[in-house]
Amino acid sequence: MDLTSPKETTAAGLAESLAQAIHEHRLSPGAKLSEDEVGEIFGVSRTIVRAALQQLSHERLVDLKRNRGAFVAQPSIREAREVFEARALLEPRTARSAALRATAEDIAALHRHIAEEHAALDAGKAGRALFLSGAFHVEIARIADQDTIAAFVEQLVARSSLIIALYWRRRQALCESHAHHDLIQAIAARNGDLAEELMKSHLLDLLTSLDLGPNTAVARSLREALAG
Amino acid sequence: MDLTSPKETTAAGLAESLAQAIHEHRLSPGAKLSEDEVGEIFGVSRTIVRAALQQLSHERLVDLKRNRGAFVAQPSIREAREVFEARALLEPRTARSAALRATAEDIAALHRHIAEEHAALDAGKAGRALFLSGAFHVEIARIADQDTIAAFVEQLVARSSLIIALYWRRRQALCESHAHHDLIQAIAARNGDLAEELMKSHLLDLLTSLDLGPNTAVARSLREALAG
DNA sequence: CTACGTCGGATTGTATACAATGTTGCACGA
DNA sequence: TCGTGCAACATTGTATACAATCCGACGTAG
Repeated sequence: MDLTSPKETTAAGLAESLAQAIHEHRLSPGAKLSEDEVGEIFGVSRTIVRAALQQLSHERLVDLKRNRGAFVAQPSIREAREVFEARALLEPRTARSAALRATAEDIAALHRHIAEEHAALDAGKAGRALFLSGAFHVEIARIADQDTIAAFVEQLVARSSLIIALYWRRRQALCESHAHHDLIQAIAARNGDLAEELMKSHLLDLLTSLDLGPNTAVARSLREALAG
Repeated sequence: MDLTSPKETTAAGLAESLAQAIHEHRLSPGAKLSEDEVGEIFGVSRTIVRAALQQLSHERLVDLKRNRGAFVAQPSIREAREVFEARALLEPRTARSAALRATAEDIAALHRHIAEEHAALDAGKAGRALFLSGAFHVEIARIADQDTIAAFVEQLVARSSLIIALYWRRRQALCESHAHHDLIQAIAARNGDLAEELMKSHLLDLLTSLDLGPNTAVARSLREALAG
């Protein structure tokens, strides 16, 4: 799999490039994406930029406000909960399927993902590590041979990255390095029950490590209301 | 809820209008959607049409082939299975949540859906009945207060309509009038277990009433290969 | 000093013109 | 007669020009 930057002269490539930047926290929630500015940076016309922004809008990564422009999305607390609800429905059962279908090559690919993630962390590139951590989840759906679910998971993972940017509680705690390793072992052992259970608790851990309590909820929603 | 035709001068409205036509089987899988033609019909420029077609492409309702144009999607057998796999993961648990949260008004809305569906059937508008039948599923996700999942279900239901158009086995069998009625009763009784179980078996019934066997699979995939 | 209305700049929404690509039909040759 | 190559046509891809809308600054009145 090629994890380098995509070619950015086409609408889809530009969208992927922007999505990656958002996913890696190089673009913060609420950041404005001016059509002229983006177009000049990538050397393409506004037509291409608009198509890319529309695509990202469908993926809920950018918020398209009529006559006002495109902004990196700021998921609400409610939306954050919904995203993890959806992930909790999709991913555990999919991990079970992956465990039952994984080939040796699949497991090797998962190990490569982890290695890349650790390398990025050691290099101080936390954003890239987060992106690779998300790609791990998508890869599991691909191993399960479920492209439709994989597409959903890909979107939910990207949105989760925005949620983490907004509501992550403890910054020093590294992003669960154990969970993915345990998951690989369960999958390699073809243990569907364990893989499903591990994925479920992994997602629950992720959710509970977020600051979605009612107190901060009102505070943030107030800020959102004032910020318009 | 307003189930009439949306305004078709904006990209989103046009996309919804086209999606409804696809969902109601007024546009068949494989039909070409020429930009000029669609634009002339709705009295808008190609710019708007292109945006609408892009949106439908993201929802997997149209297939956008570069330099060749937009065509109503023709889901493969594999994709058909994947769509129902995803629905099986999302909808039963969501039906349970809906049963636990439904208000009297929600249940009344569901009854109105059924009534409209029967009225459409009696009027001989089978396509519209199918559309309303799908809207019933989306409504359940809305009652469960899960907009994110509802958006996924909406897409999956629309794709299911294409799958039905391609692979429906017995034409005379009416689209499961009992299942939805039983579901309402379970939801009205706040019986989450029953609602989840009914939804699961309802989806299974739907899947098994399709012609996705390996025999027809090769035949259809051959036709697809030849049709390019 | 504050509140309101108006004007100017900037940004997006839409339409259209031009370029690039794919298709189709015909002519030519084997 | 069948297959191939070319050429004209039709359709989509992209860029740009113009229109519509929004935001902010300035000035004035209370």
